[in-house]
Amino acid sequence: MKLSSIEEFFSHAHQLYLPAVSIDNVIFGFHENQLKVLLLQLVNKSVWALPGGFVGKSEHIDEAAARILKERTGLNDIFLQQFYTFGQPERSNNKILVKALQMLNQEFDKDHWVLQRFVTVGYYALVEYANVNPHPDEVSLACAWHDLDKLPELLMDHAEIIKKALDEMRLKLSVQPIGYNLLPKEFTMKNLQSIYETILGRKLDRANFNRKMLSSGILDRKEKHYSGGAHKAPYLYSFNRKKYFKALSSGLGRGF
Amino acid sequence: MKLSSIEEFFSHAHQLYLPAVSIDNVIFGFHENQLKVLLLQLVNKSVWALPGGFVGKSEHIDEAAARILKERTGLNDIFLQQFYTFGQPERSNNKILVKALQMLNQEFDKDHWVLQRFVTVGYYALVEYANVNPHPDEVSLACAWHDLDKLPELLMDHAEIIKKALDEMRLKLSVQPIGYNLLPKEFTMKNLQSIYETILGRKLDRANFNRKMLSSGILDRKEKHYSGGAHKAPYLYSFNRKKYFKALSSGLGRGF
DNA sequence: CTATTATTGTGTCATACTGACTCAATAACT
DNA sequence: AGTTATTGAGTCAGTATGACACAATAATAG
Repeated sequence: MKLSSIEEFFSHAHQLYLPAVSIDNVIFGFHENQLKVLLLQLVNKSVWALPGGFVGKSEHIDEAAARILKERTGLNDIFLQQFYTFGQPERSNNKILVKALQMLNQEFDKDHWVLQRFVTVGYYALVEYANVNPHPDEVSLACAWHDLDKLPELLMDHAEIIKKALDEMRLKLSVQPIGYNLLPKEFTMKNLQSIYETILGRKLDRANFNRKMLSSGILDRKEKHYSGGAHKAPYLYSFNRKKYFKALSSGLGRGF
Repeated sequence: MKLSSIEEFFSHAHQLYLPAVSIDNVIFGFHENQLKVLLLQLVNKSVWALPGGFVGKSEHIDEAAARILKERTGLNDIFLQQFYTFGQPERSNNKILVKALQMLNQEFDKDHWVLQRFVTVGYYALVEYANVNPHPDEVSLACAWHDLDKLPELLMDHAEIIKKALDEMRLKLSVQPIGYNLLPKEFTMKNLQSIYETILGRKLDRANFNRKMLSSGILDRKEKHYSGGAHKAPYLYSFNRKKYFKALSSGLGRGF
């Protein structure tokens, strides 16, 4: 059943979705060497929220997260990582949410299904900024990237969820390779280093970064060189798909 | 409200607990250098299950996990680590569970609240074997420790949950200290090494283990020596509470 | 066409950590 | 008093890491 209107969602949600369980996706993207996060603007205007959703009654929570990611960004086959589940009792049914829902539906019931307490499962994803065409869902005003250090006011505990996602991603960075969804097919070592520096929030030594990445074996060096910039032309690299995904599961070296 | 009977539980559970969300605790304990896991025997006899439970409508999921741990083991103030959330759609309402519930309650309804689909949040704990006095709850026949390599038939996806808990615990071992709940106040380096070897499932070099643990700074060496065994008397150590818990949050070295 | 300049690829070196091994000290037992 | 197994400490080669050096080079300026 396709929900084509807000009214239909409000009247049928309890039949289609699991109660008490929700998903929140923290979708990171890059732009101008800054880490961005995708947020939706509530109808109250001043408050933003993570792109989240509910779990179909016969749907795997991982599938629900992927579906929600696709609904918001149009992206498929992205590595979505479950990172934590948030279960404070007071995290739902707050004033801002109630206000937003009332603005969407005049006949909104204060005991409505969506205002019950939800435990939310957090997932994060890293996507290539250029590949994403953010479009808001039916219940939001806008969908836009925000700098991590200039976040707007956020709904409920969403600031905490973003912080935890970032912490977990930094931890995983030492074990898992990163960048597959963030870079074009061919890229320079400097591009890759920028991503690591942005995620980690600190500068890395260029020479040591080179050595480490090359020894990990997940990169293939091309014969071509990058041209266009001034100064010496760097090599171009691509990810070795096979080794990259092997490293995703079995782990890399000891990290940074 | 205290549920004093099975009938009360079946008739009031839906009023007291969140729907669709459950907790499963993987409680590891030591005995004779073997890692054990605490399991409950269903009334069907041949099948065992993790000590799990439900989340009170106004209860934090972490509190629910701690309450369930206490109900099963009598233990307080144990470091409980959330490690993963399991959300396959087919994980609930299986034949074995239905049978068990029917045996407990003749008038059991096939559409009962407890047979809805549940997403379960996994926690693990490490406890001192001797401190635990396992006692089964009202709906189980027995509560007992099982060797990890000789597990009985398990309910639903509980085997997968245990495997994931062990994997995550091994990963965390390189970042977090371990053993606080597993050893008496004073212990020998060999005691501690046994724990690491048991959890990791492989032997470690004695001299190198010594060096690493001492350099981490979380141990205080006592003047006393252990006496009782044959041969040279080893030093006794205790955990430095302050440094231990600091290391729990900020991390140790690079691990094993 | 040549010099300048910033960037890149590679090399070096001191330091720290790891795994494997050695060896003297020692406490209980014979 | 000698035997024996275990402990605490030390050595050493191999490896990874952080900091730095330097020549090669592609675009630009003159």
